[in-house]
Amino acid sequence: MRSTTHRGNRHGRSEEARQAVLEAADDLLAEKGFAGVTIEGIAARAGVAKQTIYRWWPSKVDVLLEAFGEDMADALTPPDTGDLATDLRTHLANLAEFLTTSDPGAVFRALTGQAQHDPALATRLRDDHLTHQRERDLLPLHRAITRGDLPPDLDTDTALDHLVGPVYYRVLVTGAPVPRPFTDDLVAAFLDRHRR
Amino acid sequence: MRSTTHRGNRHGRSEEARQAVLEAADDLLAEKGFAGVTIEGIAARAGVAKQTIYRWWPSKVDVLLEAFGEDMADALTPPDTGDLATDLRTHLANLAEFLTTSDPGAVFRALTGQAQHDPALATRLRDDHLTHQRERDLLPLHRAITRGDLPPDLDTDTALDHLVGPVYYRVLVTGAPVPRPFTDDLVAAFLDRHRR
Amino acid sequence: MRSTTHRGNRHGRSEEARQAVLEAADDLLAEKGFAGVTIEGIAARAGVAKQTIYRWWPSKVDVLLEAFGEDMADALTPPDTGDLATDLRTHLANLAEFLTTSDPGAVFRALTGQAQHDPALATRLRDDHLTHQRERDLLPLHRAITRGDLPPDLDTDTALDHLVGPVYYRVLVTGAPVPRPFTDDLVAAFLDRHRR
Amino acid sequence: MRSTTHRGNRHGRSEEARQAVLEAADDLLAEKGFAGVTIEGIAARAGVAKQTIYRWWPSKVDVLLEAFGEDMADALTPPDTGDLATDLRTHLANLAEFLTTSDPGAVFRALTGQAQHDPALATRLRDDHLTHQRERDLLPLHRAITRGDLPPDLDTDTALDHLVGPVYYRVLVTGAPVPRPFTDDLVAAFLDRHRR
DNA sequence: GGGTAAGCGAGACGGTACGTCAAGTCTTCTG
DNA sequence: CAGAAGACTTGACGTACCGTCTCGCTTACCC
Repeated sequence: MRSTTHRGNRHGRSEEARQAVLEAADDLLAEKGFAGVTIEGIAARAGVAKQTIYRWWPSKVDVLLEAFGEDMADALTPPDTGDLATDLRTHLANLAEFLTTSDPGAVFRALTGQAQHDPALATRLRDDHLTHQRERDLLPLHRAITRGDLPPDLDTDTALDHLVGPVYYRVLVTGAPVPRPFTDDLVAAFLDRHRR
Repeated sequence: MRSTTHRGNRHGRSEEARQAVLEAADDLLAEKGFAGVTIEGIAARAGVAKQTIYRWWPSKVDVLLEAFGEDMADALTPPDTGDLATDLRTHLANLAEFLTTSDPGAVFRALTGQAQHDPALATRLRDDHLTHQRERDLLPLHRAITRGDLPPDLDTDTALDHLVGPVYYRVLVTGAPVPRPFTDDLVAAFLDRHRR
Repeated sequence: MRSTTHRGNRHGRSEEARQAVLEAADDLLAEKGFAGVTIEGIAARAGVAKQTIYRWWPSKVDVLLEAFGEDMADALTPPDTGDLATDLRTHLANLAEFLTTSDPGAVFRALTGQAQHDPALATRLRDDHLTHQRERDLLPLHRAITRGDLPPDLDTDTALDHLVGPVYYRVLVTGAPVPRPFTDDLVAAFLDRHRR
Repeated sequence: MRSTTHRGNRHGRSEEARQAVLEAADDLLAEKGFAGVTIEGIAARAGVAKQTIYRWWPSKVDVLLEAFGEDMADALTPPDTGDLATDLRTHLANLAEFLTTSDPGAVFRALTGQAQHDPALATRLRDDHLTHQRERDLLPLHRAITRGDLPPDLDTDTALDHLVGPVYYRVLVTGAPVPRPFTDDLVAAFLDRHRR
């Protein structure tokens, strides 16, 4: 940290340094893209020694992974209005918004991209975030089953893939926009097929 | 590419060198992953000078893009049996197979991953390959419309997103397998909703 | 060597190309110094193919050596007034002028510099130019001996080294200017010692 | 410089690395000549990273300049016997020996050669070495003036040029040997003219 | 006067070295 | 003893020229 405030510390790590690193990483990703995030750059911007980063994070993707943090949970917990259609429409719209325009969404895309050539990252990304996100995504479906709005034998995993898959596809592959009518139509297709 | 066979040539480049580079790039990607593909490595393995690579390809992704070549078209042209259900089921199964198990599929995943932090690559990947692939993907739908098996006002682009989106999502995001029942179910959902 | 005027020729080389190469080499030496003279650069500026240069000159120093040409002989043939003192004073002043201010003098300094780490060049520089120059330098002394103005047993080679050595030393080593009083004083020292 | 002994260090550079680089540069110059000295080669032979060289020396001539170091002062401090003739004869013979046969003499010739097409090097070579050498060269003359063996109004700079110029000239230009009679004769000419 | 061979511009090729950048390791000093 | 500082090795980057080569054109000589 800045020269005035650095304290070597015999009792555990510096929270100050940790925060400075995570913010610097986020800023650099936003400013210069994934390739522009380097350990050297993070250290320089955070006013931190490289060794401090290496001591606590195995690689730069770990820093980003931690910087990604709980943002996804904060932004993408589906509502619970009691109405399945409303919950799904809102949630898919939020998902599209998150992925296409938010800062954490940019981090997510960067990490997912890197995960394509980094199996270890892929595993951690899934274990730390995607699994939990899918659990949140499934909540409206399970609540609807409980309410009797959806059949109890519905394969919710597959159904979820049908709902969110096209959104991720547009974001990650075609780069097409994901407007509200598109997400609403996904919900409509789902409800047509499964709602009693 | 050894010393005996190279010929300086007033009329353009050495096809030998070109092939050696593309094969070396493919091999390296398969062996060591995207990060393991370097210009130096390609040059060394292909027995080619670095300058020869820089002369003809602006970056290593361009090499991979060219190595990717027409593989997608070869592997993913949908059949035309006259029966929409059959055509779609076969095509989606082929797509899943291509993306999850083939060598060109691995190249595709690597390039798509890189495209998340490289807008220029994203654009080229779409213009050179994805757009044409989507055109091929749409053929069964258009033929079915012509035959009267699908309504003429069907929004085929959106429909295609619903069909293939979940496949790409599993491959790129969740890493879940994409078995035949999954792809067949996607076709079933589509036909339930749209077939007269 | 512009495109319109090149003529293939069964017997013998193109004088046009030769001239263009020599001029380009001279110009580059003047503009960018010795390190800035490259075969590629000469070829590009002369509008000539690299191969044409390699066909006729073994290396770039050969080009410069030829560009140096007869300039030294033209500039540094001592006068013959019949008076030893006058001849020597004029000649040394001319030598200083040649080495410090003329274009061929710059080429000479460059070649002499290169010769310090290139024994083959050193040999050729001496055989092609310095030996002949020393013969010209010695003419006034031999004429004076013939006239009886200098003792017949004078070691003219050593005497010449005493006369011109300090001039070259200033030019090549100290970089000090070589004004007329300095060269005149060299002549005075020589005449004091040897003239009868 | 081998693995055991290198220490990263907050306070300053590795003396070990410095020595290894300077020795490697000297060796390469002796073995392969000036053109054979490359940063890559120095690094490889010294067992040092290229970056370490670039960190501390702007270019290869700077390495050689430092390698040249104090060798000239060590070898070429004139004696002080109280007898001008003896001092000068010894010193000129030492100078000839240094320039023609010693290793530092070879470095000197290489640097002087390079200085012909590198004004910045020329300046540094003069400021760092030649000026000091000339001061040492002048000592016998000044002592003789103090003793009254030479006239107090003697232009010592010019006199020095007359004394050493022919030696440098033979070494750098003609390549002729510089035997003891030649240097003794230079001293004789000087004493004839100036000694009372 | 048509064939042929040399000289030429052009430029691709395998290479070497350049000088830069970031990675990740190590050591010392400071608080 | 954590953290700042920073020197170190390693290795890829992209550039500039090297010297060699093959090509297709343009002559000028020679039969």
